[in-house]
Amino acid sequence: MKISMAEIARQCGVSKATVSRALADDPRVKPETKEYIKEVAKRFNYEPHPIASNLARGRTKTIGVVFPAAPRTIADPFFLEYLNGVSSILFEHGYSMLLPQVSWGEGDSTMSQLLAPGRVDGVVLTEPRVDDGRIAFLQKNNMPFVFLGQTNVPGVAWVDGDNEGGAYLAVQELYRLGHRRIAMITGERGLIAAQNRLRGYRRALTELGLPVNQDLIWAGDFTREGGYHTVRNHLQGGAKFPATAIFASNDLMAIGAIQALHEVGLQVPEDVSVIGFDGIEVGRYLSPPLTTVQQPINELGREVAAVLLEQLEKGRRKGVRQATLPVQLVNVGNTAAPPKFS
Amino acid sequence: MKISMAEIARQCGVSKATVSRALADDPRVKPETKEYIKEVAKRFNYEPHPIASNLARGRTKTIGVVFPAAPRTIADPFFLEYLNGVSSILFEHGYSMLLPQVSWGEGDSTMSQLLAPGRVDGVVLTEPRVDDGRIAFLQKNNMPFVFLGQTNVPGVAWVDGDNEGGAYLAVQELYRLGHRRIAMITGERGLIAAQNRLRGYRRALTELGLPVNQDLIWAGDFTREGGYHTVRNHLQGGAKFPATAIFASNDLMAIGAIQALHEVGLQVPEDVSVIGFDGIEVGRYLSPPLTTVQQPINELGREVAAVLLEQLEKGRRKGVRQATLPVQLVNVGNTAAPPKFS
DNA sequence: CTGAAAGCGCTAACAA
DNA sequence: TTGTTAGCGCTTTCAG
Repeated sequence: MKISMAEIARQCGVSKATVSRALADDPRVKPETKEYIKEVAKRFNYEPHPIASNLARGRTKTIGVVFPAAPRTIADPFFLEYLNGVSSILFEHGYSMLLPQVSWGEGDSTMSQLLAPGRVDGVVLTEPRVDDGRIAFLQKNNMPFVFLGQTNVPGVAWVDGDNEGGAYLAVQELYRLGHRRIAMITGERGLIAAQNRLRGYRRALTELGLPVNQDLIWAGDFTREGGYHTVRNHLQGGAKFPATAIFASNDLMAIGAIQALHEVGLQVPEDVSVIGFDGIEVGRYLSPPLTTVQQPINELGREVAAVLLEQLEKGRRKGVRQATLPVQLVNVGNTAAPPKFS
Repeated sequence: MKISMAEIARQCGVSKATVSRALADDPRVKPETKEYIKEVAKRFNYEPHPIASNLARGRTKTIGVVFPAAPRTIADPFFLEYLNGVSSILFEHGYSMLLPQVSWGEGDSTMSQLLAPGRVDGVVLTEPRVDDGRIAFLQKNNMPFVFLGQTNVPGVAWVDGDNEGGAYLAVQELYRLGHRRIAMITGERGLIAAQNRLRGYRRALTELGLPVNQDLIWAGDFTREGGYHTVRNHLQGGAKFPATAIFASNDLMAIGAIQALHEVGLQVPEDVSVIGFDGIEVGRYLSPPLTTVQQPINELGREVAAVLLEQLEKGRRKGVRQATLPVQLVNVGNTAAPPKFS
């Protein structure tokens, strides 16, 4: 096997303890001794065995990253950009990521199975639901965690984009362009983010003096397929499309919606305007680029990781923090005045 | 802390060893005893501490997954779909994934730092280069590994799509449509996959009796930005665009190329045809959908993982396997006859 | 400033 | 079939 600390200790004529301290830069080791030990370690190309080290101090230097549940996948563009942010901060601090196979809904076991005993020091979760059962579970196990997404349970750390404000912005913009029949495709029911975006939509309509028409609130699930099918359903039967604009709760659904519109010969934005939410990179590849409410996705990931590390380092419950990051409307590819105005 | 094996042992009135065996379904434990121990463990909600277990047996049940080097990122769509495949197989077999912060080129240290001492049981790598230094490094450390992508070092396990064949297909198709000036955007120099795709391009041209024109071979780097800039460069100065069709070595570059063409008012496929490579999901979101050489991306990931696990289970060097998976041309959104033919 | 010794929680000979 | 005894490789009191 590899060389061990005991071996280094013998080479240096000191005890394992001293080697351990020297390598950890413990100030209680005489500088020269420390110098010497480090040099020998380098010469032997020695590095402490992390598993053993972690076992001894009861930590792992690993963070579990839970990804969105079906029907979303790990390959969801939003999740990936976010993951990028999370990983960069984690790695800067010497942590690794563990991506467990967790599908919520199969009972706590799935989660405990991978996260419970000494696998990870903390957990990063996404998409809190209303009264999310995972919260109690993690708290019970005394496991530090942070959500990407506002929770409705107090005392929980989370980081989120301004969902309500973003939706509000989007509707305002569509109104400004002259739209009066603005449909909304919602996110998966039960997710707090979906609810907040819906709230923003409602509030904007109300403030603008428009009726909140249930027939224009369409159920989606945050997937492209969901956006596609929802719009297809409302295109059935040859009736006139009931809206001049669509606000989709995320970009993937906006993309699906646009596909569905194209398939029946409706042009975007000439016939129907579409605004998404998130600002995933893929949206910029489209022609025209997707109009969307841009979240600072990468930054959200970095912030989530930072908040978790704060908890780990400043000792539990000390750094429990909540943060809402601003969003903004970008691009103008898929919006225009409604047909009757042009 | 959590309950330990010693505790369970005491509760059952047996030794830790027996508990350990019972939980591992060792046949040398009397059925009733085993039954009883398992029951008690369940009652106490006990699960063995994996770190300790791993330390004791000198393994980790974790696989390191190295992702592509800069300028590609962990959020590269191809990589993520592939990762999805890898993870599904790994998890089925009880392994976790460790995504280390490795950037090749900073010396072996970056890699050894995270993979060397008891961190992982095996490693999955992507994008082998010509004479990839990582191979010798891993072999020296006696670490099982598999590459996503053919290597030019014999005796190394790898799984790959048919790069040369796919490129060949793409060029054939463009020729069939009437194109004679077919440009190619290459992948990052030094990557074997990039070379093989280039070889397929060359072979197709040669067999078709077309000259291999160096001016039509443009250097790319597998990123969208790379594809974009390469095409922009060839659009400088108002001269006529030198090709009627572009074969991009991957989809991301194809997407970038299309953007660049659009920016100067060239239509795809009316003015220029474009074919990509990979078949990432994002390509299907475009309108029209990206024409591409479809690789079985998810399957590649599953296969890579399977090959590695074979090595781990059948004992080293026993299951070293190499596999090339078939690819196929899909979609027809971005190809058409060249302008002069229509 | 340094060393001895006791674990961290589990596994694996080796005995019994 | 079960228990005893050493570790796995490192950290960390507690003495000195």
